[in-house]
Amino acid sequence: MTDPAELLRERKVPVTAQRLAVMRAVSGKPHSTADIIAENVRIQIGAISRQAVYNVLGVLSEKGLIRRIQPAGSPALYEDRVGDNHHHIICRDCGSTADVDCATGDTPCLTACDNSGYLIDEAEVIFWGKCPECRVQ
Amino acid sequence: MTDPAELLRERKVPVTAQRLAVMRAVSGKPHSTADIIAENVRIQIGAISRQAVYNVLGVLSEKGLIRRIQPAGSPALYEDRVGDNHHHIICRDCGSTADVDCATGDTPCLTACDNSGYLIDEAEVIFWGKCPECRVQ
DNA sequence: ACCAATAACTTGACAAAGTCCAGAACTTTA
DNA sequence: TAAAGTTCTGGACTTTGTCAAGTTATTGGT
Repeated sequence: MTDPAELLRERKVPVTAQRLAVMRAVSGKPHSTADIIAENVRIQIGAISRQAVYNVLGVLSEKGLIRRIQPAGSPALYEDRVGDNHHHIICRDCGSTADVDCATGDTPCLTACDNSGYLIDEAEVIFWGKCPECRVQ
Repeated sequence: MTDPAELLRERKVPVTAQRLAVMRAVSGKPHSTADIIAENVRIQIGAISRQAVYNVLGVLSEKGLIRRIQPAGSPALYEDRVGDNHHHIICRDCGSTADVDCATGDTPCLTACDNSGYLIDEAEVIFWGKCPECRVQ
């Protein structure tokens, strides 16, 4: 059921070697940049164009198979953990990224009270700080 | 007391025409990009280099005189509302940005419970949705 | 008020991340 | 298996921002 090819077919997305390899790359190393994913894919299938990487990541994000996060001062990162409402902590020093489940529930803190008439569909939360390793030094 | 030149002197930052003009531009039109700020400054004082705009915005951010926000898929935005802990709502369609005060307090929702050993110093919240104008259409 | 020291500004080249476009290769459906 | 329609490739291009060298302006002491 969690077979990548099956997931694509379920969403009527044609199955290609590039798409499968990108999905594996994202699953294998969450919070990767497009560049890192491209390198990983090249190890898997020999070659891929930059454009294809961006195309695939775009399609997968649209279809809800992966999630894109775009922290300040960093290229976009991709992860395969979707469907839950988790957030991220990013180390200011080394850039390492970790998932966070807020203890207050599965849709934590996501209600803007004075919403200025906006219709909110998503709340994005990024915590900034120091990771355990960088705290030591 | 809120005189821009005075604010700079208080922080031992030399007062220059460029800095004053950038401060006025940010105050006059919050949530502006560096580009828009540069245009505004040119109207005020005739000319400014791109580099100077970035330099000034960097210094002012460092000194806490302005705040930089970097939403996904957009260049950095700058605002002069600092010191409080407000968040932002951004329209997915037109990109318009509004401030949000969360009703739960002045440091709302900012405690990550399972922090994975990270030392958190800031929480950044961005709400995504549709602005009143784009909802109509 | 002036002059030196220091810092800021300008200019141009450069870099990273991502997009656009036209043509070749592939996947799917019939 | 073949046609139709995507997808992938490769290269040029855009946007946003940074680096570095030289010139100009601001400040603090005399």
